[in-house]
Amino acid sequence: MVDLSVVGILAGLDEDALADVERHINRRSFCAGAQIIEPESDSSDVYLILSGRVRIVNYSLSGREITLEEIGAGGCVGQLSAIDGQPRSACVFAVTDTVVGTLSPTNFETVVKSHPSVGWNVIRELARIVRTSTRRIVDVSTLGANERVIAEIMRRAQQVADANGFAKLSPVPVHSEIAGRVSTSRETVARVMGNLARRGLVTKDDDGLIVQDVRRLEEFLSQAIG
Amino acid sequence: MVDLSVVGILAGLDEDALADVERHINRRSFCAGAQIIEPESDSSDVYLILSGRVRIVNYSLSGREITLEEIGAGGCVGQLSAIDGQPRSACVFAVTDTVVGTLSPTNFETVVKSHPSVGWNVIRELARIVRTSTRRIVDVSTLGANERVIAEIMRRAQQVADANGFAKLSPVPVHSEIAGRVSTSRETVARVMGNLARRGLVTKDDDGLIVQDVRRLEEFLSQAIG
DNA sequence: CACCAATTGTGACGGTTGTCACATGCAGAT
DNA sequence: ATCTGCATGTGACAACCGTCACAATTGGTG
Repeated sequence: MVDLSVVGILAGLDEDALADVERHINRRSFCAGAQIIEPESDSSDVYLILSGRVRIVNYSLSGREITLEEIGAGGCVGQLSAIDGQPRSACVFAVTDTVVGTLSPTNFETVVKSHPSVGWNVIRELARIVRTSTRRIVDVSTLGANERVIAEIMRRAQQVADANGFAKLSPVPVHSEIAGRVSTSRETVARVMGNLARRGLVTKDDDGLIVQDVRRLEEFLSQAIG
Repeated sequence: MVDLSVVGILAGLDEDALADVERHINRRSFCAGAQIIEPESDSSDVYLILSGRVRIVNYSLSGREITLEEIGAGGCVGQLSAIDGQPRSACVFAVTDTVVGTLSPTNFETVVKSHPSVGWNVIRELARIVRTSTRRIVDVSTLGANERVIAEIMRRAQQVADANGFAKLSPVPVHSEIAGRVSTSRETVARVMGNLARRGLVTKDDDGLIVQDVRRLEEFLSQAIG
């Protein structure tokens, strides 16, 4: 059984406090693909992700899927409703088999208020979300679809690049998944990726997408914008 | 001299605590139009808005202006940098003459951690921002520019509508300001507004934009989407 | 009143990109 | 090996809308 100490927002709690939180938690398991939160449901529980991986998405009326975030073990989802009591704004589903601990809104509030460090952790987490959200708003308002795809690949590569700018994304990201993340269509992603491959900026081997030199990608992007 | 008690995130503090915060504050005044925060500056102070009104904007390389938020007295800006220490991500300028109180990052953190109610206020404020940001991401990903304009007018009208669905937005919102808020061009806003006026969904009198019946707007929008 | 700045209205045009419609490729299951 | 399902490539086309270029209007000021 996974320990609660993996959870980011609970960092800094001592054993006793963790044990106390543990008493207010219900553990639940979800298979890959299962819905964890459906919108319109009236629960406002917070979900602490103990293992696995979840994706927060939103579907447009036309069926287009917008990925808002993807969160792994140690993260948490569903805070917003617990904080403001408003209805859920998106769906959450398990990408891989996932175990969560659920915490009721009142217990969440109690924990946050009685442990300043937890409160601060929550604040930092929300600040992170705000930052990525506003970056996305700026992206989608100022870049074209093609550039957004390039920027997304670039960001992912930057996170794993070594000193030479070499990066390997494995497994190869699925086009439709990228499309959901940058608000465009699968076809556009396919065309851009083909383009990048033809220019030698990215290559594939059997277990990953290889970016030879992130800096060349950055350069290519900024020149595509200018 | 405006009292600190107007500030939302300080709600719940007693007189002593407020006086304590007051000791760590520097007051500064800005004329309408003045820059309050420029990006790339390395300060990370939090700005408590005591009076006036500010706008948080971001400029694309092509000079397009993206309005992220507009905040009046009682609000605060600049929290993100104070929370995570990262550089500022946007500009803030005064829309009207504005007085702010500045609080250093460390003092901010101290206040937040030593008063659970302040911590919770900050959390609620951040949650609000996250909600509006994700709504905007969804809007910009699923609606066309025309629909976004309609949706923006609709939202503004909903906030002030009476039981009959009658709403008056005064002063008349400036097109370029709406454009900045929904990530489109001024011209597109002009065309949409003209369209709405021709259909009788909105009218102007000399001190405001009148929405006869918000419900007809909602109806028009959802049919424009479908 | 005349002038100037800011705001609004509108036409034309062209690029971007979402959509549809396929073909292809690839992996696991029977 | 064949089938079935998913992921990928790509062409054609049309719609949407951002941009440019002006005209028209408004409102405040000398």
